[in-house]
Amino acid sequence: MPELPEVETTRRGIEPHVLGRRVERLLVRDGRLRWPVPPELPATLAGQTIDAVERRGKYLLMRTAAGTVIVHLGMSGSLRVLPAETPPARHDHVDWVLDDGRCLRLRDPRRFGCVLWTEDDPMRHPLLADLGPEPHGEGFSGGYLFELSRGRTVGVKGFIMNSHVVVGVGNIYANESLFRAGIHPARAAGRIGRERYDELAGAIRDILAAAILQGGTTLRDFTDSEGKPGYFRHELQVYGRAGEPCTVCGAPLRLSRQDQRATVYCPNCQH
DNA sequence: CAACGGACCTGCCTGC
DNA sequence: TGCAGGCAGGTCCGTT
Repeated sequence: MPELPEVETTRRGIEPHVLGRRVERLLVRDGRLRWPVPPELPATLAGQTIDAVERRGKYLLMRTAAGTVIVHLGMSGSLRVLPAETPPARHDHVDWVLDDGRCLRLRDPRRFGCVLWTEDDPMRHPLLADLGPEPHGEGFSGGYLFELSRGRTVGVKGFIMNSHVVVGVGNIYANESLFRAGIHPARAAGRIGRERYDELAGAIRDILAAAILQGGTTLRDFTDSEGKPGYFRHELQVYGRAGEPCTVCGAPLRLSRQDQRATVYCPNCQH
């Protein structure tokens, strides 16, 4: 489900409710996520105070004095802050029971997400250590994409969706960014010039920023930490619009599959 | 190394 | 109505 804007929306939503709160206990109803929730985590986390809620790519980091909880929402995960006594629904797998009578609750029907723990610098964790730059960070630019892509034959859509290249760009925003930049999604990454990568980097930054402002994109079931949907869906130019007219030239948008993912583009505007 | 396909899991929608 | 098949916002891992 969530790409960078949805994860950032979640982070901003939970931060004011969990920052400075003590975790009275961690309630794991079903620890069978992508990787098992560490069995010792409830004992380790009990009594710890959440000192920071950060995001790296699509990972959320909750820092305590003892270590850091690493959360990924996978395709279907969401976090909400609720009164601790709220009865759990199906797929509500983990609760962080807080010291103010509320809890942070992870719901993840497909269980592609994870809840992990590290006592070291979380940026050194194997899942985080090799991630590419943040789209809004220092290291990301057209020049960076241009240099890294030399000699690569993979389609540019797969290239920008690779978290080792740049974090946070999932299927929706990859489609949208390529449309904005006028680049055909199947074009080999290594055969795109510097100026077009400047366009693409700018499109990625602008679209992700706009989506964050709108609270993310709700297609089916994404909600923020208070249960509200994101409104960027109304701004989507191509994703989910196959067969409908291009908003620029009116040609019917085309649907294809690339890397087993739905890919929508304008055959007239994107080359 | 880079590229590709499969794997993980559930829910929802379509079509027979 | 039931059921099979395909699809979904992610990404790691094993194989070429």
